[in-house]
Amino acid sequence: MAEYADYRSSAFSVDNVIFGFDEADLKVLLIKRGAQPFHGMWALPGDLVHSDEDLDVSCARVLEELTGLKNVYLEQVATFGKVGRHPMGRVITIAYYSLVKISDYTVTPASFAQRAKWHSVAKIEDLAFDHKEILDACYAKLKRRVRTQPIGFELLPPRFTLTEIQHLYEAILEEDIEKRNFRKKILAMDFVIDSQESQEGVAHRPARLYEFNSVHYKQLVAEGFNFKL
Amino acid sequence: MAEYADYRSSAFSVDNVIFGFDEADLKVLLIKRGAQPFHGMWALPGDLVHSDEDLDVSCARVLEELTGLKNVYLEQVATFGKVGRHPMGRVITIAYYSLVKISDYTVTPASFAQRAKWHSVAKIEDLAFDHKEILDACYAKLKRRVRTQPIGFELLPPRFTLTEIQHLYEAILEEDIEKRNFRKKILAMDFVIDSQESQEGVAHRPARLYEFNSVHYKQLVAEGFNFKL
DNA sequence: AGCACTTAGTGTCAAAATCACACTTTTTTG
DNA sequence: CAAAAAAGTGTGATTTTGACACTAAGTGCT
Repeated sequence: MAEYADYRSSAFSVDNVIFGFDEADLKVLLIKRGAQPFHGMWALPGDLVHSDEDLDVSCARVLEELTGLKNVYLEQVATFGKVGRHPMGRVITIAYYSLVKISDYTVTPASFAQRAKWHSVAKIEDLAFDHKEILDACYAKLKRRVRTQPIGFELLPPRFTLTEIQHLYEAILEEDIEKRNFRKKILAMDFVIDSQESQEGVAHRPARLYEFNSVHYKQLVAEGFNFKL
Repeated sequence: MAEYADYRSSAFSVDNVIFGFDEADLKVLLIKRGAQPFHGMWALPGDLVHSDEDLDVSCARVLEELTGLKNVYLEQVATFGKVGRHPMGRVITIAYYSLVKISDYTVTPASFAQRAKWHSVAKIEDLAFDHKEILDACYAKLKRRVRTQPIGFELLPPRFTLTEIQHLYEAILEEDIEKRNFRKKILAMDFVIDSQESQEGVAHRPARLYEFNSVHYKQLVAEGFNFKL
């Protein structure tokens, strides 16, 4: 390893853009920094990667320590490595986003989790380090992904109405979608199963509840399909 | 930096998948390794990132040292960081691909450039380290990109015929394209300008030569358009 | 000069996907 | 039982895609 000696004063971290959806808005889980630099500012949850740890494992660990959640949808987006991006030295960071069902989330006992809070993506102005740039990149990737792969279901409870999916897509894409055409497309893809049950306790015609058809989904992914919303 | 002490026995590198097109095949520029590990095997050109160097600068440097080319289309694809991926220690690598006009390439005097050679992408079987996996990821991304952004022009000479673009797309996508429909689409996008000149010295009807309309392209990219081949 | 050959480039039409909008249905609430 | 509210459906005009046959413009051979 002698040839690597010059490069040892560097480190790498992961940062995780954790998306959630609360029936109206697309949210991101941020942590208020308790130390310098950027003390008091909101930042993405992240950590240095342990030397014996794969990158995605590291990212899943950050997520689990913060939220207690395991087996969450996780996707690497990009690596940010500008020389001056970290005031304490050369630190490059590998950015991931993950999709969680916000209803599953409860504050864990970990001390830093007390400082975590969901923020509406649309309203976030600036963040510590280059985290706003990282958030923007992850959000852009999510927007693209959601049009070509049915990952939106990761953000919804196990049962949902078609209107709920539509609102989710509208929140992510920041545009209105025509109801009739949206329903035709969603149903035509066969990713949802009619649960044969309906909503209860709503002051209007109750909507049919659907479930995500993960068997059919996995089969199609394996064949290399095209979702195209 | 005290808190980072444990993580210093690690390094990061860039690896560059350099694509070129030679009027029939999609190619990649590989280097035959002259040292252990993987001595004698083909590998992607890459290097450790200097401590005062941005990631994309590092990648452009690797490319220039090898080919002499500057201002080349470059895109970050993903970061590979499995614990055991490098036999000499923990090295994560940021993978990029770049697109070069193969006719511009001439072997540079740099010693390692003597060991470089273009290989048909379709025929590559295995490479040093996890480079085959990296190549596959970059090629997959190129395939996706080429359908949504007119980056194919980066691989062609300044003037080209419509048939040449079609062959390029067929090589990248590994599928036949119907001539009539391809032409309608390409022309409808307005990314090419009719140069008013034609091929010469071919034993058949000479084809019209076109040029890439980079002004119109940049304008549309700025507006956030959709190419969709 | 004329005909065969080769690739460039065009016309056209059926089928499928997209889009827009109005309509009907089922429930609760007052 | 009527009004409100959201669920859910029918339909047709428009656009896009896809397939295929055709015409055009050169070279080269006889």
